Amino acid sequence: MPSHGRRPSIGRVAELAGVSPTTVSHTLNGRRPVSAATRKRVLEAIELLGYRPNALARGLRTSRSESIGLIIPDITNPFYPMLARGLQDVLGPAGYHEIISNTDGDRALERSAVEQMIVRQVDGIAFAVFHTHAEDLLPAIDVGVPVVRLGGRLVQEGVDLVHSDDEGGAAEATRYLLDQGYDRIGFVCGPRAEGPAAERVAGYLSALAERGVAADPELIAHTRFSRAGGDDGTERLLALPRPPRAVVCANDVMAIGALDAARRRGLDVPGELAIMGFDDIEAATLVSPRLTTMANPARKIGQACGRLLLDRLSGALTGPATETVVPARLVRRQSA
Amino acid sequence: MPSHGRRPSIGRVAELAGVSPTTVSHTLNGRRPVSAATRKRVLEAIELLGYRPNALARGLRTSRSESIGLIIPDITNPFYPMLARGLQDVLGPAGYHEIISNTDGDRALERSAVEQMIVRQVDGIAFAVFHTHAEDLLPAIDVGVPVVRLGGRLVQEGVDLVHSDDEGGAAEATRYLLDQGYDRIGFVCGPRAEGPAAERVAGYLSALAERGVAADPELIAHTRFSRAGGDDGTERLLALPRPPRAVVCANDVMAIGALDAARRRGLDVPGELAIMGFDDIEAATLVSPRLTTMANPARKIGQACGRLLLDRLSGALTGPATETVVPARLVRRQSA
DNA sequence: TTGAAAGCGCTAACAA
DNA sequence: TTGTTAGCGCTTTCAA
Repeated sequence: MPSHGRRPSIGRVAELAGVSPTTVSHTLNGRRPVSAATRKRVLEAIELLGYRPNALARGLRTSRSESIGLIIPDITNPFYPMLARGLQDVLGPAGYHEIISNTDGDRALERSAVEQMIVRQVDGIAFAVFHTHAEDLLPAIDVGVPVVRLGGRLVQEGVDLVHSDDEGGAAEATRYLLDQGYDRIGFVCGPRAEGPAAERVAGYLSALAERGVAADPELIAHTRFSRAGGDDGTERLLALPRPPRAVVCANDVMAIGALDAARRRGLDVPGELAIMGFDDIEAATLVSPRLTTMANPARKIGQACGRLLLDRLSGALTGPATETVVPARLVRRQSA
Repeated sequence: MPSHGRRPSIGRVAELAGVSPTTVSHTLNGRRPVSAATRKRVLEAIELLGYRPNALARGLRTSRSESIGLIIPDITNPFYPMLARGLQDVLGPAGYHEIISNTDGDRALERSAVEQMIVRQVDGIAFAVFHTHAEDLLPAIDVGVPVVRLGGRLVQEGVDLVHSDDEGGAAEATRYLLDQGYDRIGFVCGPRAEGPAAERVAGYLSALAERGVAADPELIAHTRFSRAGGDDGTERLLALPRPPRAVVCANDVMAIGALDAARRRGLDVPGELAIMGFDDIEAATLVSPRLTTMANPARKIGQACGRLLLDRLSGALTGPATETVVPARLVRRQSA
């Protein structure tokens, strides 16, 4: 084990092994042949000194940092850790590390996060914020850093897009209910159908249309994106003269609220009211009955993003921005 | 907006502003006075060129990367995002970024993560893995990188320790039940009381002792750390000739299992059986009745870790390793 | 199969 | 108040 003082440099290794720094460099990253004898001496010297390369120096020289920036609202929201993991699934083995920046959805923070990533010379950026204006990404594009936007629907020049199939997923959920003979199906939606929720209503509507079931506007309850909101919205639907016997909710948290409403009314789920959620959060398996839901493929989205970034970095993918849609998956449990 | 080609360097800014690179450097990080007129010219040049400093070059020169490494088992486990956020709460404003490495608890991965962090020249490491051997951190200590271990109880030379007060928290939970008149209180524990669970049983026992209540070994159910485990353990307790009327569980997931057991037996919670959890996971508010539990202060732990790191880095703190215990907080809800 | 030399972009003595 | 110079540790021509 090495002593103290400054960490040993490639030069000291070279010295000890009696070769040039060039040779040490090459035995380390094999860009040119090194004789077995030399390699052995170098490796021994490395071992002896406890030498480790300096990624900063290497990055400065090669102008690649082998790190990618992940800009998200809040790592505390369970969707994002999954995303991060997916990214790491593909980027990790390729030698990249992730630098994560939380913005709390604050526009100023988002912009400064992009700046920071450029300063830190990241090789790519994964940007997972819904409500940003396209121009916030311009600095990165300008500098030539590949950017992938996660979620949202904003198509932007120079920015690849990856998102889940919210519309298709909601359609599938609705079809699943339709297939079981329900014909009056409610939808518990957010205040104004913003973001993914808009797509999800669209999917609900299209599934209905596709099966020739008339959509009844009364059956769409606008409410808050929360457990209490899901409760209220469901309550309102249930109070209708001709209440639905099945509801699909814009997300799992609202579906858990729907469960509350059913319980309060003494309704058996799914016997008297079938409930479907969306996202498949951890709590979906923790409530009773367990939630039947559409899994929001966060990890898969992260993986797709990683692959995209890798392809851009290697030059395997060039040309205009692409759009990747990752399907949501039906998870049958007990509530529907 | 700048054109293309290589990103502008400090030299190009200097050129354009008609000053030396040194002056540009100093107007940027204010280590020495710069005349107002000069500063203005420099700033204009920066603006004009769209100049951004290169963190790699700076880091190489100063041998500080302004980043810290966070090594955890799995960012997908909700405890760790909270930790990460807490770290960022204090490190972010100080200009540090986090590099996160997931190890899945794999020893080889943990070791290589430490190596990677050193290679990337992180200024500090937060290491949140229970079952590692002390020697895995030696490379970092050897190189002089401050390391803080999160969780666990392993006191190690050169490694500051921050963990939650599992023992005190469990004692408080038990006391809370005792105060409500329960005298036969069960404890639903893990297989062999390993990790934090060991401390939690100890807290349970000490609260009992403190109040002069005899501990009945029958009332400690050893089972798996899972929802099903919590269900089984509680079931076993309930099947006793003199069953407890209150149980504290080693964690919330198990407490949710205890809820299952109560529901199956038609027991009112908390009327006929009071249930306490530990951790305050998100799902604790999602089940019915909502879980009364001890909040595991992940974010506070992260913050404490950040402060420690900052103090070590600034030299405000020197000397032997410290131990910081962060108290758990009682969260009264419905289940007890 | 190997080396010498230059330079990535920055900061910090030292000097003026 | 400002500039000159050297060098952080590495990779990469170019040359042998």
